[in-house]
Amino acid sequence: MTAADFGDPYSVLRPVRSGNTFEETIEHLLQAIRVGLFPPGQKLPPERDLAEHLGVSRATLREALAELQTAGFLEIRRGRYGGTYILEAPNAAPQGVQHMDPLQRRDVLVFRAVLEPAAAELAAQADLSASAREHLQGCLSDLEGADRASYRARDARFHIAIAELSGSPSLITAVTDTRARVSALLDEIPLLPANLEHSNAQHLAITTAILHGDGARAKSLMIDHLEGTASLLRGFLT
Amino acid sequence: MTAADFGDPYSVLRPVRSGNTFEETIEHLLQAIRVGLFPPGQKLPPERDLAEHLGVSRATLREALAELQTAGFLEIRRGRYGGTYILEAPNAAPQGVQHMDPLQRRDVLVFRAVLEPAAAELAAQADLSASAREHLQGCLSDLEGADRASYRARDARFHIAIAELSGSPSLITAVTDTRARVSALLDEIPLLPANLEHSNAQHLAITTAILHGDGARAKSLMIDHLEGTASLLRGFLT
DNA sequence: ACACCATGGACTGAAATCAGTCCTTTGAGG
DNA sequence: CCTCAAAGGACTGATTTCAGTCCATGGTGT
Repeated sequence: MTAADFGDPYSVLRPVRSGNTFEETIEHLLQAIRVGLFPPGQKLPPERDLAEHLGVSRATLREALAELQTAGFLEIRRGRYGGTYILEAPNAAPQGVQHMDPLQRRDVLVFRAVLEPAAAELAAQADLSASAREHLQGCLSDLEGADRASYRARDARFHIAIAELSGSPSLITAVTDTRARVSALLDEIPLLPANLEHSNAQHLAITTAILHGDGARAKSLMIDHLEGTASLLRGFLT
Repeated sequence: MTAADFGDPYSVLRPVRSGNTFEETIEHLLQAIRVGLFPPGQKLPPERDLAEHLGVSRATLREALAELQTAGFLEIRRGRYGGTYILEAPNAAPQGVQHMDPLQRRDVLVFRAVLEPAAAELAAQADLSASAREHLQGCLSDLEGADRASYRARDARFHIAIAELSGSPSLITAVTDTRARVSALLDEIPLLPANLEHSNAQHLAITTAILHGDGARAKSLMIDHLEGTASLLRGFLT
């Protein structure tokens, strides 16, 4: 354990707001993009819908969108059949990358090691519909066809797809949030072709286990897969 | 799966704000109280501290506190050595108890079955300090000495204590949130002395396993324990 | 008694946020 | 061409939230 005392009331009385609405909206959208939910070329829902779903006024949402456009993530087009289009992630390397501190790193890795194997097991045990199976396989083949630029996002997307099959909204949300944090971590280290191939083999194996309904195997494969990334990270970030 | 399509963008683009600051602040405080973090008789931190930690202005915090006082959860005293004291939870049964819908019920139970066994295992595997051990045992004996009125809160507190030993802030937060939801569920069914005794035996066994560093056992005991509550709930709520 | 001071109580003006309304753009279809 | 409709763009006034400041209360310790 760290500095925090046990029973520290402030671990529950954490911030109600992590910034102003405007900033949180940006973060939210950025997470959705980084995590591969909106592939480049696709467009976001209309502002009015989006604002409603985000629980934010359209004015505030528009400020956030304008900022993201300036930063090069979006292109906004007017007129009928216009909309907010997602662009290729600006290669502009994470500028102010504030290296995540070691405690947070540990937290992310531990937490995802809790969530993702469980998600894989649940997914395998679930009674999957045809569309569910297709969705998973679709995410897998997208990932296999990815280049360096698109790999991280599609990888995240694939892992989230597994959580989606679990059928627990809370789990989906938790996996998504954690994946966004993992991606931030991964951006600090290089993407090696060897690791990439190995990962893809694991992705395939996990998918197969899930589609065969083999929960135990899906879980243990996922544990191995995560351990691979974790040790990679430990190696590069010391 | 349910209505939500796979890859539904709105599962990530969820509300940035779940209400106004004032309401969220009330919810936050109420959760901390219900979950046993602030036992009756104790007082909350000074308003100025609390406001800062919650990331909310003191004005807004005070509105929330005033509301909670009106509702009978708090008593606010002025002067030196004054403060905001927690009262016995108003027996005022959950008034507008909006029975949780079946999908949410399933979600809560699934999610906590993911989190809590993992937390127990991590706790057992961790290198526990003396104060950590004391903390866990303290929560356990508080729980054993609980009466009907205080049982739920102390039960929650005990389960959260286990998560605290895991050393992962994200896991602590997730367990806490989920526990608050479980408590809401449990408030819909009666508290039977027989179940209560059985639960206490399980709590003791789990604690023992954790303190002995037996992760596998702690985990499997926790799974059994949760399954007990889950089937109880399934029985009463049909 | 008295001074102290940590704590809650109250007020003010600025800033953020919202809901509602109306304007502008632009591709599709007739 | 012209019209329509679905999208973004812009404005307004009300409401919420904030940071900062000063006041009031009432145990403690001299």
